[in-house]
Amino acid sequence: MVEAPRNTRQRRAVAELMEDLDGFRSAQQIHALLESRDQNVGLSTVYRTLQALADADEVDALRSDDGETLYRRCSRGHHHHLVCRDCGRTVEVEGPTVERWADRVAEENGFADISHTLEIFGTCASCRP
Amino acid sequence: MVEAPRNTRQRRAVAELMEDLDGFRSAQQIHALLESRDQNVGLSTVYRTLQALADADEVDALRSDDGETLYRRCSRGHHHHLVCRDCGRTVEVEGPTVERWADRVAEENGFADISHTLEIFGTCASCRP
DNA sequence: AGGAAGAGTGAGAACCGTTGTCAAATCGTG
DNA sequence: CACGATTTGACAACGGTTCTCACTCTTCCT
Repeated sequence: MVEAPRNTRQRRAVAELMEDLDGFRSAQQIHALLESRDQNVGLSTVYRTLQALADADEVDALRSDDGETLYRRCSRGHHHHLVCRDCGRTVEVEGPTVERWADRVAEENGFADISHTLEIFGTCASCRP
Repeated sequence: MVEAPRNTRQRRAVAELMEDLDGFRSAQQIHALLESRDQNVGLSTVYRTLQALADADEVDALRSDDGETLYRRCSRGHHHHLVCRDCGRTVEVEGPTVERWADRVAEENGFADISHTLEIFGTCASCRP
């Protein structure tokens, strides 16, 4: 049995903020957003808390093209993302076909302990002329 | 018309090394490998050369989970990778099914100008106990 | 409630991959 | 060969992230 994390003002602030956001944000953006809500939380703590939330599968983390880690509250379970590259709006998608394909390809080549990353980027309807 | 790059010892050394490797390597690993071949090339130059090769589509670049950019000589054309997370050995794979799935999902959600990233990580047969 | 134990916090330093700087070396053309 | 433009490389700078450690706060026990 793992130790439950303590219920601190900082963790509450981060978790509540994540509830209110609906796109991927960097740790630094989240830190800044907390300040603008007069909920000051140290940058280290923001990083630690987001990692903890990601470990607990309460947020998803993905790496942007320029190397930042982005976080977003997401539904549980394995899924992928369709992300608008203009406004950041994100749709969660599932692809059982893809999962099966990935497993089969890996197995055919003698690979085990498979994981995969799959993200789709595009321009959403409201960001198009 | 773009200016052709000069034919320097350093560029030749990097290009030749990439020919001999068959997995994704970080810029720093490539720099170290060059030293072990007595082909000293400055680290800045390694970075610059790899970026140039990637821009020219002569190598593929992808970001590892821990944020490093990894490079590998690859065949042209759209494909994905099955990468061993221990030894870096890489198999190029194609997934017409996945391509179609991604396009359909994007279209259903009103997204256009689609691109996607898909990499599969696992442990290859020879890296398993 | 009071208090001890120890998890959590945060300011700043450290870290690490990567990019920028600029004087010196090199390429290749005239 | 000589010249000008490109390239190189030692080193500094940068940016995101992690570490450190003294101090704070939660929690649990009585």
